Amino acid sequence: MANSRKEANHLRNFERSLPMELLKARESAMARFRPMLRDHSLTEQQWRVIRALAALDHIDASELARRSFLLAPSLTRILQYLEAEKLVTRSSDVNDQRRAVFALTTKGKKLFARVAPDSEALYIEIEQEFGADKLRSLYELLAEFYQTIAAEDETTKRSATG
Amino acid sequence: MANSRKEANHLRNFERSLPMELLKARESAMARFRPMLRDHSLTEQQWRVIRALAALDHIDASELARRSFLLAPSLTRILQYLEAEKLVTRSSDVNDQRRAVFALTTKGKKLFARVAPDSEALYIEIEQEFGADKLRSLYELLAEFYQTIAAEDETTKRSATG
DNA sequence: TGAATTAAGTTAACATGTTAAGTATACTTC
DNA sequence: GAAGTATACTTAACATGTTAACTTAATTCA
Repeated sequence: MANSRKEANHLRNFERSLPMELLKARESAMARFRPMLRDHSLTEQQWRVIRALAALDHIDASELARRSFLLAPSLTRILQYLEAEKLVTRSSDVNDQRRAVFALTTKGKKLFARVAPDSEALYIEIEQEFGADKLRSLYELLAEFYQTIAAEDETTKRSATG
Repeated sequence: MANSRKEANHLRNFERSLPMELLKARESAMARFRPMLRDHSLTEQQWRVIRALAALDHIDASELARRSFLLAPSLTRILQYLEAEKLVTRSSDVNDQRRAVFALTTKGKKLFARVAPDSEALYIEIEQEFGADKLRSLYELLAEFYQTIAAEDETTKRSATG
């Protein structure tokens, strides 16, 4: 009896996986942001890159990948597009010819200045609807989660060091 | 002074957007699941479809899309692949010829039976590392979040009704 | 210093995400 | 009961995700 009850729990968790719950939460937020970004002819990922560039002025691709949380192949394609649109310029690091360094053009900065307020407005809307306190709790739990899980993953991969 | 302090806060939130934090958390979990799924030659999304089919036996595409949280075009392609691999069969609803109904084949059920324990093992691992209590809190916050945000979105789109 | 190794990006190939348009079937309403 | 509308997919087109292979530049070390 206790056994069948346990198994029922098992199946419940099984159909509602954590990755999917995280995805649903993310999608409910993105459903707000996407139409706004679309009005500016930007994808979510293009906007993440522009936002990172707006914050740092000059960044190499590796740092850009970390800050925009994009894999290298995606970033390569996005930067090629942004270059073609003259939103971004590319140069190469004098001290390390392997590194590509990027910066926003004037056009890119203007675009950022137009999009940023719209983005902020939606952000504040969400904060008000969900509650600032809960939002902070969520941020904290998420940070704790990926610090724990990603870090443990590292440990698993290499075996712990002292 | 107070003004510049507020703006600093503003920018901090701006670079660490909620969608990206949700994505990071999700990725830290998926980094565990993906290699396991790869060993079974499955993508995350294919596994979500198979899992939904294992739970319900016969499902039409619409219900499958809801349960696997996939958009229709993605689901169409995935089902075509799963059919080609003979993991899934397609039939059409007698009462509504528009509807396509799917079910796991014996091969599909066997695959599910092989993958499920591996998936569960990883799930339990994560639960132990992060803590069952925190995990429950996270689930609750996520559910509250998307219920609030997705529901409000609906309201925004159509304007509230009595 | 020169071969081996590592690091930074890019390219390739295939799967999925996203929006819009298309097709066939069911439903509604006059 | 035929025109108009809505529903359930499917297709198309382009962007991104994911893994692996490739290219070039830096680093290591025998």
